[in-house]
Amino acid sequence: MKFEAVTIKHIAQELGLSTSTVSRALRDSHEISQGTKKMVLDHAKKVGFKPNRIAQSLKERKSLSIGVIVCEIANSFFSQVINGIDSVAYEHGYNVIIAQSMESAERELMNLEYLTSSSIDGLIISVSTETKNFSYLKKLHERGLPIVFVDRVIDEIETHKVIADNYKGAYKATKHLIERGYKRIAILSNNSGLSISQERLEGYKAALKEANIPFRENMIAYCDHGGMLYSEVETAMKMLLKQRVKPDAIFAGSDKITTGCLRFMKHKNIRIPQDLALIGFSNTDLTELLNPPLSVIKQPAFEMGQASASLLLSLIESKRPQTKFETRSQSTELLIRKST
Amino acid sequence: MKFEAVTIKHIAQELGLSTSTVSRALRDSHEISQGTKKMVLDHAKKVGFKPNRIAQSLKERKSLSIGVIVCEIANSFFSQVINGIDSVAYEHGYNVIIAQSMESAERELMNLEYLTSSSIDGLIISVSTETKNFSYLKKLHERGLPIVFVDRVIDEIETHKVIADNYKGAYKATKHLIERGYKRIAILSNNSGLSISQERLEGYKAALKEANIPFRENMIAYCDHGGMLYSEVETAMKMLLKQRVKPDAIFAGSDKITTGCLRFMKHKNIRIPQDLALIGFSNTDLTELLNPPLSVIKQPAFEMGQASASLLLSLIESKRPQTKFETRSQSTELLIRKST
DNA sequence: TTTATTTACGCAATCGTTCCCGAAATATTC
DNA sequence: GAATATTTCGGGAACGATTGCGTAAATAAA
Repeated sequence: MKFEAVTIKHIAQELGLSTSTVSRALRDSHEISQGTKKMVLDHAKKVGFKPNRIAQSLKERKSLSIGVIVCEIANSFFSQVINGIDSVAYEHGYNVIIAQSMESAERELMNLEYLTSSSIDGLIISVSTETKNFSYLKKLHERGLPIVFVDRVIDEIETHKVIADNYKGAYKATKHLIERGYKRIAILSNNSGLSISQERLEGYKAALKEANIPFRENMIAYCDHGGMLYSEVETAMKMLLKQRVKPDAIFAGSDKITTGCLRFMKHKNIRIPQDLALIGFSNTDLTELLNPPLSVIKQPAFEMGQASASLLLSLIESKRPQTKFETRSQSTELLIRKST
Repeated sequence: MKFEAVTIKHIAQELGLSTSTVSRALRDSHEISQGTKKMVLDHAKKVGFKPNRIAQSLKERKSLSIGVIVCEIANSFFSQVINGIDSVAYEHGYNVIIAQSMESAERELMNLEYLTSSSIDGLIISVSTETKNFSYLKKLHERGLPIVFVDRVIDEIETHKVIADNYKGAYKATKHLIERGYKRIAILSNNSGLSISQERLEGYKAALKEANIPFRENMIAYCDHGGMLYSEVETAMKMLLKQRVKPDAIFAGSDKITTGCLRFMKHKNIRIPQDLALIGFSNTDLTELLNPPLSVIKQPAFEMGQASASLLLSLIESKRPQTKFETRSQSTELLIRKST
């Protein structure tokens, strides 16, 4: 099935001009007379000429499209981030090509190879929980591919980064729990290798320290796939609850972990917050409708997407190689409801 | 910023061959000797050669990318659909370019123009609630652009369509309400122009008729933007509740309407299901964690995405223009919980 | 040994645009 | 009126990969 498009060559032929003249007229070059310009423009509109972006891309050596790799589209946080990316990309005439790693380093690598072979002009990535080896990413970056990290960043690669203020968010959440009188606050963290996990853990520790509550190693459990599998939340929770000193509050480190945790507690008929309080990072807009309405730390996902896209575009469109990079940290919002 | 890629020309030069030989060797042509093939392949691997997809696209006159237009990415149903599309597209080496209409016909048209000018090979679209005029879409289709409709279809355009069994889903939900003893079942529908709304309304009516319950016009209210704005759910609900014979159950016609409705009932302290029962189409995985756990009709969103992508690819890759089109109707799932 | 056939490769055109040159045609200057 | 400058346009070479066609050399058949 094809779909014959009208090209510059057709216009040139029908108007008795050369392709170069038509091209220049369409691009409003100063070296074309007003009369010819008008003639070309009118004719182009009449026949519905649309420049072939592929040919333009080949000629200009850029594809006007950016790649996005996230762990999962169907995750409220990331779908909001994508929404933000989309909004600024479209404004600038860029396509957004999305790929999902599903928290697998292998799939992430495949996506990376795939996207780069699709000639993307730049990449926005939130690395998978499994990603330990980022040499391929680093090589791409060194070869000149503009990259912006969002949410889950890699320190070893120097480029723009957009994150939520994870430290402060975790700090605020933990402090809130402490203020509510909880003493044995457990943290259900995402994969320990992730930047966000480390930052959130630090915020958690800082709040504890400030309240003179000792940090206990047995009050921390990890969900290596960010709660993508319910089973990992389940085993982590079981582990936490079989301690001799049981936690009286849970601080969950990601969207899926938070809801997974809630799911677990419902299954086990654990009363919230009487038996166990729950707060966590989450971006679903359903939290106030849950049972109980969940206290959460909400990240400015849409804005983070916008920020990463505009940073990426500035990287792509800058003439000279950039050396000054910024890390944009956007503040989180603590929403206190009934679960704490 | 650029990013120098190694081309066939480089390989040819370094190996003292012509570009045609290299190209043929890479494509495993029979007219290249084993020795040369091996030499080229080895060298290509060594220098990390990746064919330039843009050049290939220009030559082959296809972009290996498909466009997707949905109302909103950050909607659980559509994000799952996209997930499904993504999974089969990637398997076949196609890029997926996503655009959001935000339920605006104007934005939908812009996206349409944008995507077609990006030379997509095909389109998967779920039309916006506002879309009344689909002449542009029709023109594209007539000019040969392969199109597949998903979820929200347009009868006037003959092509493959993938839908959920909306009639049966609505029928099952309504019947379930009737069996539970509800008599005055209201329907909170999506925009009346949408195919899904009409199908669901029919299913609702059929169940009523079967139970000899008369259909009343005042038991139906519309949310013209599918519940994207909470305010429209609010006014629709208020309208329903100020009838002299108030409804005792609500059947909601979309994801956002369902949760919007729940939100409204919570705000108004309406007890569910004692004062008013609630069931609706929804695809969030949080429904069982809501208060109360929501009875829902769930659509096979991921599978619908997969089906539409494979139908589209068959359209794209078929040599001759297709004339036989199918409408795939996938069955919904009724999940009964506490809200009914 | 001569002719026919195969094998293995290069040349050049092509996809649709853009842009560097050069060259008429017209305008300006002395 | 000759020399120079300006305006306006066409020719043609890219961009990177693919492919029809042509043709040496190598092999097979006569």
